[in-house]
Amino acid sequence: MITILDVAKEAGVSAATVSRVLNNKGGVSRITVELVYQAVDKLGYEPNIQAQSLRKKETRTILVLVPNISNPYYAHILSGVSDTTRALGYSSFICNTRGETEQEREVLDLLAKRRADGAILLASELGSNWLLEYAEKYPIVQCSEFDPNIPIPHVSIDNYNAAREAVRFLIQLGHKRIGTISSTNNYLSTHLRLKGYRDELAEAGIPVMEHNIYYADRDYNFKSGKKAAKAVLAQENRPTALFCISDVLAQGAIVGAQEMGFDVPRDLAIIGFDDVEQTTIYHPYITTIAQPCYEIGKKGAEMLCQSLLNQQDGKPAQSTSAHEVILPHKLVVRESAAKRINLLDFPAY
Amino acid sequence: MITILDVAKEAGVSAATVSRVLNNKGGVSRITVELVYQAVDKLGYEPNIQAQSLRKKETRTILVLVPNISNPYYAHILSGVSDTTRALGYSSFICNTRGETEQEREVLDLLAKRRADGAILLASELGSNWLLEYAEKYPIVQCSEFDPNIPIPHVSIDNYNAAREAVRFLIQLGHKRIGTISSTNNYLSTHLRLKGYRDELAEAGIPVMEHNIYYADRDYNFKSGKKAAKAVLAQENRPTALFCISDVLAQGAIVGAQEMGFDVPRDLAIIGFDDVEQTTIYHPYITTIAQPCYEIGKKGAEMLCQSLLNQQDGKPAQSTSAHEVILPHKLVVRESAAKRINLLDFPAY
DNA sequence: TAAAGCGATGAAAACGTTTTCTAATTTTGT
DNA sequence: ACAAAATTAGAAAACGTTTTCATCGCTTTA
Repeated sequence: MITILDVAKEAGVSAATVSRVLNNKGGVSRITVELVYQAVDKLGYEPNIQAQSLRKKETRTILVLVPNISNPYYAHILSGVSDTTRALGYSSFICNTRGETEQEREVLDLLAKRRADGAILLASELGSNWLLEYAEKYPIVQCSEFDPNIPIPHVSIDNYNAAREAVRFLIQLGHKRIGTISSTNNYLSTHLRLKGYRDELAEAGIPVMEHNIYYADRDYNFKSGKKAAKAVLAQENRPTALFCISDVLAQGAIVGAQEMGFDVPRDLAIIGFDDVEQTTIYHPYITTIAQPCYEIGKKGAEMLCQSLLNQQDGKPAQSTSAHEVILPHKLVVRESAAKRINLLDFPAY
Repeated sequence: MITILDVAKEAGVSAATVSRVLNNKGGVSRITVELVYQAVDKLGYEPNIQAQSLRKKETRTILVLVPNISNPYYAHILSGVSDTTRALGYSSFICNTRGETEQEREVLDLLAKRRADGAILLASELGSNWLLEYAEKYPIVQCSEFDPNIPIPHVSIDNYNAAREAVRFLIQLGHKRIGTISSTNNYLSTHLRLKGYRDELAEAGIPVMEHNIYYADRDYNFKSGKKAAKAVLAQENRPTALFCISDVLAQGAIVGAQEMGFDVPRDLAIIGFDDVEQTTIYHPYITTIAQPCYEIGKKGAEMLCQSLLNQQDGKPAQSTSAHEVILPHKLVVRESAAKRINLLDFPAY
């Protein structure tokens, strides 16, 4: 292995000078700089990052914890994160934690072990107070999911109002019996979307029917949506519209409804959430609330790197000062729920 | 920060002894071991990984280069890789390279900078001889894609025979005019699948019609498949079956065919490749060649870690000895191409 | 003309481990 | 009871950097 001493010897200078040149510290004469670069090129020297980190007390690496790397929603956020950290001079160490607290802790312990300078968490359930232990000591940012009772900086969307908008849209379409497919998971977003659903109905003077609320498994998938729709639609007073808390659930619900002989959106309007792939494959294309995934990741990375840079400059860390960023969502109307359906088609009206 | 010296002082021993205890080196009395552990617990000591790596000259980390983390095919291989490295005591540093050579090199340079001990590449195009530069110096394993002319250990499936099987199945179904949707990308798998298609037709005495071969863009998607199907089916002597080199292309082809008024599989049989999600959402469920993605990743990780462990024990590195592992694929017959279609329905017969 | 200032450089310390070498003590064998 | 061997543990070197401090030779200033 070529070390800085080999380079120093080749260039006829000291290691200190080589280091100064390579780190653009200045205070080195033009001619020496040239000599050093020549030696570096000639020997093909690459600095040892371990040694650098050890001495500089920083790794320029951040941890990214993602519960499920195969989920395209997370994958998009991940893209935003890794592009941005790269641009800011940091590497991102992506860790697939499967949502298991044990693995999450194990990864976060890498902060204490000094393998990384900070961490971005892509999802953590409500009530994970243990996170604070880490956030108090190290810079941490949460993307998309967070716990409002735990003061950790985060970036997300306004899930509550997004849900209200979605439901409002269904109401404006003329629907009165509106169901929802939620989940038993413990994410804040899930709770807020359900609350938004309830509140919007209430405000419109429509009573909330508990039998129109279906709770899919924690780790729901396409099949969960299908099952949910079949359960909800089999009821006497079946809903004419369904607000699903994710696109996969919506996709499943559409297929489930179709298999029962319903036409979407004529017999049943369906609206999803996320707008991440697979919404425009088969007709009806899915009407949904679009989240700015890439930007969520980007913003999160910016916040974290900013805080690291400040800390480095000796400024206050303010890691736990609960900085909150809310990015705009957007209702995108496609086919699974859209205007101009003729409600007279429904015998109930 | 708590260092090993703090622990040593607390336990009333030397740093060397603490190190010995923590690394299970033996040669330390029962009582001292106990003292050390107590001190570690009391102070909450976590060893500094940078310092360890620097001294031990190993990082216990491997690089994983993936061109597109959002692609579920890669995501599954990734799962296999990261589960396995974890089990073997290594961390995996996942890097999204977007398939850009420049980024790939930048990441692989981390090997020279000693941030990682080896690398797994999930895809690299044919003719990337520059890779050998790295493979000669560091342990590298390729998963799924590789270049047969470059002696780097790899794990893959038998793409050639898998393609032949797929086409043979279509022939057995009675099809004579069989097209394929390939791609202009430069992956070995793409070439082999096309060659398998040609050879199987030839062996069956069916002339290969060049106008029945469609080349989708390098980074094809669902829409490419749709476009491809529409182009191929618009021809005079349209094929009655289509072999697609991936499931997304097959999915697109199905929708394209349907939009043109064809029924799949009655009017057109379609077979895909990979069997990774989205093959069983809408009917017709997609008939495809299933790849053991998770196992590919697992095997690749095992090979790499094994080679690292050997190297560590001073055994020959044999990094470039072109170890090759071929895992079994499987034809899974679903609906988009299946027996018992009545060929008399086709006016051409 | 001496003092001060400045630019360029090197020696050495520091970062936090692991490992080698050596020494002290205990155990074992005869 | 004594030499040899084994066990336990510490001091110090090593890993490859960066950074502090000191030095040296110049130029500038009064």
